Amino acid sequence: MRQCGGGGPACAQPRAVGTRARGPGDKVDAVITRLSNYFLRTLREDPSDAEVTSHRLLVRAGYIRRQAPGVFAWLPLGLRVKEKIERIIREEMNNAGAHEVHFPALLPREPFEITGRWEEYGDGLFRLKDRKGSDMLLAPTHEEAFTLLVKDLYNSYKDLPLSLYQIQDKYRDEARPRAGLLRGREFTMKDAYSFDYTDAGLDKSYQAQRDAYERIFTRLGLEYVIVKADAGAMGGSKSEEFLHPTPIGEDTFVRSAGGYAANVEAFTTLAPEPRSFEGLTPAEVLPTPDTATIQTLVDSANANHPRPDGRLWTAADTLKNVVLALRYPDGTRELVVVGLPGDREVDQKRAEAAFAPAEVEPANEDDFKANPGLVKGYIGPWSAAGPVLGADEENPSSTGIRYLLDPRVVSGSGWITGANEHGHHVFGLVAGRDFTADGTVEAAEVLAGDPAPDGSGPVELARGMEIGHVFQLGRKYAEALGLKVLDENGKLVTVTMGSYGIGVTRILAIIAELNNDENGLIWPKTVAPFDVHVVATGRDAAVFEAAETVAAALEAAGKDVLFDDRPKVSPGVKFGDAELIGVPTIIIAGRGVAEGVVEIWDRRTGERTPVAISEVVEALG
RNA sequence: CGGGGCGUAGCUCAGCUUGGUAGAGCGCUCGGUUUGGGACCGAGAGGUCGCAGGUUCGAAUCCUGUCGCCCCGACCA
Repeated sequence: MRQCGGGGPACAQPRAVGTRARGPGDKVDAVITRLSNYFLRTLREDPSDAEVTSHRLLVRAGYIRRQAPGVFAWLPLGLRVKEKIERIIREEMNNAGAHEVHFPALLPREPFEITGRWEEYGDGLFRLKDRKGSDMLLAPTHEEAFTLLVKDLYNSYKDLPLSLYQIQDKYRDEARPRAGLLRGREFTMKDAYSFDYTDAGLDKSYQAQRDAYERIFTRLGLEYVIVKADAGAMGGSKSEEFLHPTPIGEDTFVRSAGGYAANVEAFTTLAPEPRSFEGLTPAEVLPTPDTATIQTLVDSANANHPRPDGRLWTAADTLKNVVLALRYPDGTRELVVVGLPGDREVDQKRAEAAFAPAEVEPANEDDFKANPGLVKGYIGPWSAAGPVLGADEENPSSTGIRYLLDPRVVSGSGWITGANEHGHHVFGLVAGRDFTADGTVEAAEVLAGDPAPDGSGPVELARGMEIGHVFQLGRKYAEALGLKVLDENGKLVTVTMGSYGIGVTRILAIIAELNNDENGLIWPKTVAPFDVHVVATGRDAAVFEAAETVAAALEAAGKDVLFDDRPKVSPGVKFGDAELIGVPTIIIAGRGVAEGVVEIWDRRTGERTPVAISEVVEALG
């Protein structure tokens, strides 16, 4: 930690605990939480609008209530779990040397205008006007706000490095919110930002956050995979996502046994070596009627134009040329043609990552009408009359459309591809000899078994849910907003930044998703709303007194206790509610009380153990 | 944005085809019985049937429009 001498803003200390005055675990007094007057209503039936398990159970057990699509109110039980998760995050952020702050969700347009995000965010941004007609927004993240805050207060390299964080609600107007808390329009996020004046410093800050994330997810008991992420769109240099592997995840990632892991958008193709043209036969145009699809082309080729070596043609021997339309943020539209092996489709997400910030859509009928040189179903870079796509200065192509190749289409590789003549393909067309391209592009889908780019073996595909993201932003925001400091030599240098996010409410939902059975939730001890749920059964006053004694003793021993003291509620209802709510340890006071005994019920295993009342505190450690 | 489904009591739903004074279970209130797995009896409170037009003597029900919600896809940290 830096020296803190003569006061000033640099000396703000991270707080040991959170900003909230009180949370679970803080022993301000020993008032027992009684279910008889707790704000809770459990539902006997599943809510009809909840599909996924976490959503269903969190609503049914009285943790959250829906307010609008993707927007939820937090009830006392839900708040307690949320605060437990936040506490773990706060502890690790503070350990990593980050200082907690808190920004408003409501922000002015101007800084977002300057960084370009007012436009780039598109419909995903919640925009509103104040009474004077000024544009405001509900922040989707806070890069601009943090950058400007630091610019306001700091101007020397001596103030750096600096890491700030907040735990705060974010707003994104999702096209389709779904799955309860898993994809909401309002969600709680821990977002942190680091400020350095050297690249080495950024690396260090980034690593500190990354390490903290590993500790956080480990403490939360969440399995995670750190994958390379696509950094291009945000203009940054390095980016990794923490994905929780789960079939319901919305991200597809790849990993190899040798340790490579990447989001599919960030996967890079291991290209084969270029080959010599020597010994290759000249290209030949052959009739291939009615072969507008790859499969019909392969069948036709095998039937009518078999390979000289006896092997059958496959889709991988064909070069498929896909016409895409790129739509740029400024409204311009450009056609490109992507050439890729015929056994692969264009992956739209990968294409968009490659062509960012443009959006990608398939070419439409009008595009083909405007470019008669592209013969639908028979598109190729070459024609008898000269290049159609991807020529050089000496040999301009007839269409002038940008032509980009999959990295597998290396120089010296031969292909069957469209001859730009209806009903005809050209066989043995060799890249580098017979046609050229304007470059390569990572737009083809990734298939299981593809080699990892680092040579660590074939990859498998898996689904994951993003729970954290660490990102070296570099100087993009500092540059745009003018965040500079004086360095050791008295020169103004632009600050380099990182941003680091964790989805708090999404994590809560994933934990719920992972920890339940047919009767309800089963919280891990680290995040459970209470440590112990004491149930008094029956109507015998002695039982209620004994239960209260146990509850008070546990409170005094530092446990968070929920006491089901509801009178005139049958044991079946109380047991059902206890299971639904999911506190990991339940204590049942009932007929054993006469012998001085209660039962400790493990929610997860279902095991019930009789324990003397006097030994309950000790038994629970 | 495309496809599908649904809007009736706090919750889950029936009634709509074939128009005739708005229902059930659960929950809630009161009284009583019951109390180790969502017990029961009796008495209650609670709904302009999403909204707006139209047809009709009469509309939850038929017609038109509209709004909203959920699911799948597209999209998306």
